[in-house]
Amino acid sequence: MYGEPKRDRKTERRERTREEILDAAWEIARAEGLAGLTLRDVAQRVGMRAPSLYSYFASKHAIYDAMFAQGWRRLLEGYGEMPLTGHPLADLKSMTRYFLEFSTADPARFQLMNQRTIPGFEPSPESYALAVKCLDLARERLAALGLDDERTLDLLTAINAGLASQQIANDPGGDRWTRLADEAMEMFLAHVKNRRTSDE
Amino acid sequence: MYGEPKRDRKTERRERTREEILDAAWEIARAEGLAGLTLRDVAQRVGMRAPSLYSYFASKHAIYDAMFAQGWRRLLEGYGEMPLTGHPLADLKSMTRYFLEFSTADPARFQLMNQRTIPGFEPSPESYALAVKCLDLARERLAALGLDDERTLDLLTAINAGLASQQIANDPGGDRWTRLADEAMEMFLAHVKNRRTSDE
DNA sequence: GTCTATATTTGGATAGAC
DNA sequence: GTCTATCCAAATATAGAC
Repeated sequence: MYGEPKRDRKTERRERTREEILDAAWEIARAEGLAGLTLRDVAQRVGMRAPSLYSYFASKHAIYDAMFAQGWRRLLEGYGEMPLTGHPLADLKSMTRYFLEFSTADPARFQLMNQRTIPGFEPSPESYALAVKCLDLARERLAALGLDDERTLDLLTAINAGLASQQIANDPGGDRWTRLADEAMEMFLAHVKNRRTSDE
Repeated sequence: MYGEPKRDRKTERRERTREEILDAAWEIARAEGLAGLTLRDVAQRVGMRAPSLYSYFASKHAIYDAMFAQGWRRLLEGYGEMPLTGHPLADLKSMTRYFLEFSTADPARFQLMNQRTIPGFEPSPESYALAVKCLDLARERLAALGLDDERTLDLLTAINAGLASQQIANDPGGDRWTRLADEAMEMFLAHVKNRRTSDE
C-alpha cells in the first residue's frame, strides 16, 4: 500500500494535451469563423490526425462544449480579479469596459458564448452552469451597488450584449460602439437611481 | 413594331419562382438553423432537384444574399408604414417594439441580418444598401424627434440589438427582455434629453 | 495513444441530355 | 428550365493494427 500518488502524471499530461487541442480550436475559430472549425484542421495544428482527437474529446460538439466552458470560466476569473471601488458608476464602467474588451477581442468566442448559431449545439449542464455562475457574480456585484432586482440585471446585460454585438458585426476592429460604454453606464445608472427615488 | 409589352410574363414567372425558393429557404432556416440550410432541402421543398436552383441563383451564398436583402426590405417597409405621433417617447417605444417583434419572430432572420455568422458570406453592395437605407430612415425619425447625432443613433441601435439578441439567445419564445422595451426607451430618452440640456 | 484505412454521409457545383 | 448523373471535396466518425 503506497497510498495515492500526489499527482497523477498521466492525467496531467492528458489534461495538457486537451488544452493544446482547445488552443488550436480557438485559433482556427478565430481565423475561419466558429462554424468553420473542422477536426482535420484542429488535428493538423497540434500535429495529429483527426481520429486521434477522439482519444481526448468524444465529438466535435464536445470540443465546442469545452470551449464554451473555457470562455465563461475565463470571464468569471476576470470579473473575480477585478478591483472595485464601491462607487457604483466607476464600477459599472469598469465591468462594462472589461466585458467589451473581452468580447471584441475574440468575436468567435463571443458568438459561441452569447449567441445560438451552431446548429445542434447546446452546452452541457456543467458548462452552462459556468455561464450561470458568471451571471450570479454580476448579480452580486449589482446588489453590492444597491441594485438588486432581476429586471435591472437583465437591462444591463442587454445593453452590454448590444454594444458588443453591434461593435463586432458593424465595425470590427474599431471602437464605434465600445467608446459608448461610459455614456451607456451613466444612462443606465441615472435611470435605475431615478426609478428608486420615484418609487418611494 | 409593337412597342414594349407592358408586362414580361417570362420575367414575372421567373420572379415568382425565385420567391418560392426564398420562402422555402426561410422555412428551412427557421427549422434547421441558418447554417443548416442546404440546397437539397430547399429544392425538395419547392419540388425540384438541387441543380435546378442554379437556374435561379448562382450559388448558395446568392440565396443568403437575397434573403438578407428581403429581410431588410421588409423591415424598411414596416418602419415606413408605421404611424407615428411626433411624441418622442411614444414613437421610440413603437419603433423599438416593432423591431423586437420583427426580430424575435424569426431568429434565423435576425442572425442573418445582424450578426456575422456564416463563414465566407458577405452581403452584396446592393443588399447592404438596403440595410443602410433602413438605418437612414431610423436616423431621419430620430432627427424628427430632435435627436440628430450619430452617437445617439448608435446607442439606440445597441440597446435594441441587445434586447433582441438576449431575448433570442436566453429566453427563446418568452418575453424576459422584450418586456423591457418601454423601460429601455424611457431610460434612453431621459438620457439624451438630459445630455442636451446640460450641454447648453 | 496514435496511426492508416475506410465507412458514411453530405453538400455544393457542373455537364449534358431532353 | 429541369432533369439525371456525377464530380469533387470535405467532414465526422469508427475499426483495427501497431
